[in-house]
Amino acid sequence: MSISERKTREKQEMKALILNAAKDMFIQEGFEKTSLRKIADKIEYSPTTIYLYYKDKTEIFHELMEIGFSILLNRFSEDMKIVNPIDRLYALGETYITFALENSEYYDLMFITKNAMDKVHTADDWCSGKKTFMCLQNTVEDCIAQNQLKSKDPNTATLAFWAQVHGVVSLYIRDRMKMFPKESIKDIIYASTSSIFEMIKK
Amino acid sequence: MSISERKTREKQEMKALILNAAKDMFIQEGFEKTSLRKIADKIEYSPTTIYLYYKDKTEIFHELMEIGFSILLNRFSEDMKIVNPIDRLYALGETYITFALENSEYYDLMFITKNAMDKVHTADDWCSGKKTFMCLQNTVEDCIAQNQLKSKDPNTATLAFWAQVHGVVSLYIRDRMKMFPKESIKDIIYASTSSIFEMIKK
DNA sequence: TAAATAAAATTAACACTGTTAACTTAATAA
DNA sequence: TTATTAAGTTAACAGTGTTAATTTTATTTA
Repeated sequence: MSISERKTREKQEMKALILNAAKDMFIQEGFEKTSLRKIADKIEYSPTTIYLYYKDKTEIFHELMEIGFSILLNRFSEDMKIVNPIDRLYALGETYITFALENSEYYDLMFITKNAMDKVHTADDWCSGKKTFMCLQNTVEDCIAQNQLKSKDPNTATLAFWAQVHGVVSLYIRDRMKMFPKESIKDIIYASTSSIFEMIKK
Repeated sequence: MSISERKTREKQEMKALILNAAKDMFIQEGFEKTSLRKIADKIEYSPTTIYLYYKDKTEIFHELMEIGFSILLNRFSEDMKIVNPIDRLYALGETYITFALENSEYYDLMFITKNAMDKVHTADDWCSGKKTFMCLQNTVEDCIAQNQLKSKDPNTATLAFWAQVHGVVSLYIRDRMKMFPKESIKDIIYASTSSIFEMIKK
C-alpha cells in the first residue's frame, strides 16, 4: 500500500509546485497576465501537464483564493479572542487593512478580481470565505447586543463597516488615490477608518 | 475649406461609431471579453480599421472612462447647486451610488478595473475625473468650515466618505455580497450608507 | 525477466486574442 | 487624366486557454 501512498503524495507535491509558481506570478503580474505557458516554463513542464492536476486556470485561481482566506481567517482568529466586542471589532478592522496592504495581490483576487466568484456556488467552496465574514458579523451582533454601537440593524451595520475598510483599501490597491499626498497615503487610510470607527460606536 | 471640414467630421463620426459599438459590448461583456474583432464585426469593418482611429484597445477604454466621468460630473453638478453643505454631501453620496448601480460597467472601468490608470499621467487625461473628486472634496471642506461634521481633517473625512460609498457599490458590482439576502441588497446598500451619514454629521 | 497494462507527460492542433506591415481600393490634387 | 494622398483590407506574427492524439515512463502481470 505504500506505492499508492507515495503516488498521492507526489500528486500533492506536483499540485503544490504548480500552485507556488502560479502564486508568485499572480502576485507580481496579476491573473490575466499570467499565462499557463509561463507557469509551465517556470516549473519546467509542458503547459498541458498542468491540466492533469487542475481542471483549468480558474481552479488554480480559486485554490489561491482559498489560501488567502485561510491566512486572513488565521489572523482574525487571534482577534476573536478579545472579549470586549467593540475592541474586537476595531481589531478586526485593523487586521483587515493590514492584511490588504501587506498581501495586496491576495486581497485583490479575494475581494476585487472579476469573475472570481463565477464558479463559487457550493457551500464547500468559499468555506473559509464565509467564516471570515462570520467573524465580522458575529462581532457586530455582539456589539449591538451589548449596546456598544449606534446602529441597531446587524445587516446594515456589518455592511457599513466592511464597506468602509474594503472601500479604502480597494481604492488604494487599484490606484485611485492619486489625489492624496503620496507620502502619507497609508496614514490617511488608517486614520479615516479609525475616525469612522469613533463615530459609529456609542 | 469645406472638404477638410467634412473629413474631420467623418473621422469623428467613425470614432463615435467604434466607440458606440465598443461601449455596448464593454457594458454587457466587460473589457477583457470584448475583442477588437467582435467590435469590428459589429460595425462591419475589418479589425485593423479600428487602429486608424484609436491607438490601441486601451485608448478606446480611456475614452469610455472619460464619458463615464462626464456623466457622473453632470449629475454632480446638479447636486452642487444645493447651498447647505451637509445636504449637498448627502445628495452627492446618493447620486454616486445610484450612478454606480445604474451604470455598473461604467463605474467598473472608472473605479475598479485594473491597469486603467496605467497611462493616466498628464493633467489633461483624468480631467473630469479630478473634477468629480473636487466636488466631493470641496463639499467636505465646506461642511467642516460650517462645523457640520464631527471630523476636522478634510483629507481623512473625504476619503472616509468616498471609501464608504465606493466600498459598498464595488462589493456589489464584483459580486461579493452573496451572504446578504438577495432581494433586499439594494435597500441595504442605501441604508448602510445613510446610517453612516447620520453618524458622521453633527 | 519479458510482455501487457496503466499512468504521466508531451506534441500537435484548434480557435481565439491584440497588433504590425504590406497591399489594395477609393478619394482628392495637380 | 494622371499623380498623390488617405482609407480600408488581407496576411501574418506572437501570444492565449484548452482538447485530442501520441509518446514516454512506471507499474503490474505472466
